[in-house]
Amino acid sequence: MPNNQFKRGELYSVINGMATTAVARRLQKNFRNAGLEITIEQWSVLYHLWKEDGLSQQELGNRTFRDKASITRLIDNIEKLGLVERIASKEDRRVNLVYLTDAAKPLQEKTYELANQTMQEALQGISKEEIEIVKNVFQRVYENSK
Amino acid sequence: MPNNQFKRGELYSVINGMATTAVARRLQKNFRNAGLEITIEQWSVLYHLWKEDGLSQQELGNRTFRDKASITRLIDNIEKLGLVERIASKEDRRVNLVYLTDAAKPLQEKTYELANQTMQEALQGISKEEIEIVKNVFQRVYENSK
DNA sequence: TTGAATTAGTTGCATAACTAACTATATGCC
DNA sequence: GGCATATAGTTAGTTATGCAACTAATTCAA
Repeated sequence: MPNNQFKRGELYSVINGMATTAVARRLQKNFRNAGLEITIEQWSVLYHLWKEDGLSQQELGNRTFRDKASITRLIDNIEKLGLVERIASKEDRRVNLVYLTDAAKPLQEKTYELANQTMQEALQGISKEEIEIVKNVFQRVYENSK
Repeated sequence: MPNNQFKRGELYSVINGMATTAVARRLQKNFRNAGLEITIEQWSVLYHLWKEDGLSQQELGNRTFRDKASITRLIDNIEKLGLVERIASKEDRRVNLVYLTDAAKPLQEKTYELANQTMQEALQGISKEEIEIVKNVFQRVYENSK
């Protein structure tokens, strides 16, 4: 049994999402404690729209690493909350452009603060150099695996 | 808007699971292509049982970073596939011990091979030192966030 | 210019996640 | 011993994920 071959990787905890889900859960909890009704998945979409409003569903899928079916339903739910609306593109009628509503704007600062604080706690005691390495490794792992 | 404070972290892609889900999806695809019917979530449970059979659901939850409700249903599904069985503990009748069946044994070598190969591809061009740093950072992020 | 191939989005189906409320068993303290 | 508390597991309800099959709009090529 090639059990020992696993040793090198031992990134199996990565597959299981150990650290990443711990941070995500913590952030979700902080949202809830602050009375925010959104999920982190919904927030991850809003985050990209705050940076650039009016993205297509396709583009949102690319930026959040989700397939188009997942985006469709995620937008459905965010739309139900009244935070975004779909507007059909004039140039290409297949495309839905997703726009933030006025109701979404007040959320930005509050969620940024919570996310920032959560990340600072998560990254306590970790140097900039280490973070750079992790980011860089992740980028390469992603490229190797997609 | 404290947008710039985000720069330091930029581990937001981590929250979104970019690299980790890419590896997981790839492994899932490799399982499917090899005719294996199990999901990676199910595999992550079997992986721990192959290392140590007869764990309680509680312990499986700890080792795979899942809550007890998730483990309950995951074991339900693995049990339906005939790969494990629950046996009530004699010492503590609240506890279910989870045991691999004979049907699970042939899967071990095949899935280890696929997982090994998938990880090697994912980690191509990444040094042992970098992997050590990532593992170490993850452990600390996890401790900071749990 | 029309018919084939591509692209954006939706829907059906199955699995999985978390929270909260619940049952049953164990423990611990008076 | 007996009651309060804690622990292991299950269930209900909601959200999210991926794949595959589908529709509608667009592009490309003969």
